[in-house]
Amino acid sequence: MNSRRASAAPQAKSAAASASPWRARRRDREVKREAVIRAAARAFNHKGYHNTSLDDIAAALEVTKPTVYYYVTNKEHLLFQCFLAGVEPIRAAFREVKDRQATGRERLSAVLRHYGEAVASEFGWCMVRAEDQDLSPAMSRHIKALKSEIDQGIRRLIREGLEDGSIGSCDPKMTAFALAGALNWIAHWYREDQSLTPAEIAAAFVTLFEGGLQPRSASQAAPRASLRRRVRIAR
Amino acid sequence: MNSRRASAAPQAKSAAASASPWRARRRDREVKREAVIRAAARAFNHKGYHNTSLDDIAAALEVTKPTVYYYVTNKEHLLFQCFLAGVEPIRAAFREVKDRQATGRERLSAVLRHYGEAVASEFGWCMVRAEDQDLSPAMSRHIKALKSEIDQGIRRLIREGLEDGSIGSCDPKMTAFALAGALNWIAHWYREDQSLTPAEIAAAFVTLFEGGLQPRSASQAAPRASLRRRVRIAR
DNA sequence: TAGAATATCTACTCATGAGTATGATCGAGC
DNA sequence: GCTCGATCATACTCATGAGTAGATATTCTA
Repeated sequence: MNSRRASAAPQAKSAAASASPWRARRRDREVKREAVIRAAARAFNHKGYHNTSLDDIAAALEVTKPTVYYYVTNKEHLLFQCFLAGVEPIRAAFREVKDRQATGRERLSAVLRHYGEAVASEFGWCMVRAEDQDLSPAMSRHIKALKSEIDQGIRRLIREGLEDGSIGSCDPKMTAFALAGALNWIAHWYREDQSLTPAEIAAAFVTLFEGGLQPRSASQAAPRASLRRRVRIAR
Repeated sequence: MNSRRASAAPQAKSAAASASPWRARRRDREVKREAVIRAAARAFNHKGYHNTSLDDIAAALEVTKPTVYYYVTNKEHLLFQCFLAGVEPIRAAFREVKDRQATGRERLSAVLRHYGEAVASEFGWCMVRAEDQDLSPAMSRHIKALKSEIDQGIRRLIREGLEDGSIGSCDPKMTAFALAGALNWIAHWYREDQSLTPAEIAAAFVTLFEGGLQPRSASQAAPRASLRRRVRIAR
């Protein structure tokens, strides 16, 4: 009860003190604000949004609730910030591939790799699970818009792949749903099973998306008869 | 305020009254219990578990909260029942394909089709989103066990497909995660976008899983150069 | 038709958690 | 040393919602 504020924030006010103390203060504040967001993300990851109280978050930072409120306006705002932190890398991925000279499929795969890594990141859960039901109409609209932007971006890359022949015939909408869904779902199991790095997972997924389950070429149409066991006379 | 209990349950006590009234009562009770579960599922679908109060559920049934508690023990039990109702068709799908003489991939695809339809069903959301964090340790264990059973079932079918040559080289674990994830995610968007039936969605997904994005055969390695636009001199 | 189940309601308790009013403290500049 | 603004804590308010106690209605049985 008396060991509080042991390490609320690194408080690294070392070098670069040349600027006005005002500036330093402001930076300090920003650093702490981000620490609050990050702590919230971790707590949401661990216990879920609704099972996390602001007291929990405060406790994790070794401060009290009013201190948290000093940096963020309310709980849903906190979730919203986590969401933004989560989607930003994905939007960056889209921007990045825009300038790339490659087929639609290649650019799509690049985006999906970043997407997968983002979902497995610290903010992945919040991004994937930020629900309109938990947010005010205004924020809900904002989040929906961002989600839609990403969805449309994926569909566009798919269409471009269809046009340049790098992607085989498919429905862009359903395909986008399937790809994004598989990646989003990573947030559900990655906490428990961290046997692979986010990059490895993303790579494995993209490989599957590209090639599908069917064996390429060769033995495709003729499964080795010797292994066709399981004939079971059950009925 | 005085029009309550308009239609709490069909109350079909018509024929088959031959049995003892005891039996009739019991059936009645069971019917109503299922109506409660169903109402809960609908409410959870619509507003999410945490944003749904038992008063909401009661109101939807045009009864009061104690009446709901007369049929179920508590809120988490309600979620658990919804979960069970959601997974049962999937377990049935596994049982069904067990007796089927087909390649691993064919059996896997059959299961995935049922899986997709189950996720798009009334209980899909509850099944997919029942979180351990919201449940007591005992129920959490139970749900985890069922989820694991399904996961292992998918992996097994994948391994069998690998063995009989109907599935190309892949990591069963990651592949199972990707497939299940894509399908689970249907629950997130199906409420808003019902332009396709669950069966159509499942079919589209399975087609994608099987074939992948790359075009089969033919023009695969050589995208039509004429369409390779987008050379953009941005950097 | 009395009485026993069965089914439902009214009117609570109680805990939790979001958000706040108010005051203490601390560091910087004068 | 004093003041002022930034920061943080104590100690609340207040609404919501899970779950219950006990009364009441309804239906079946004897």
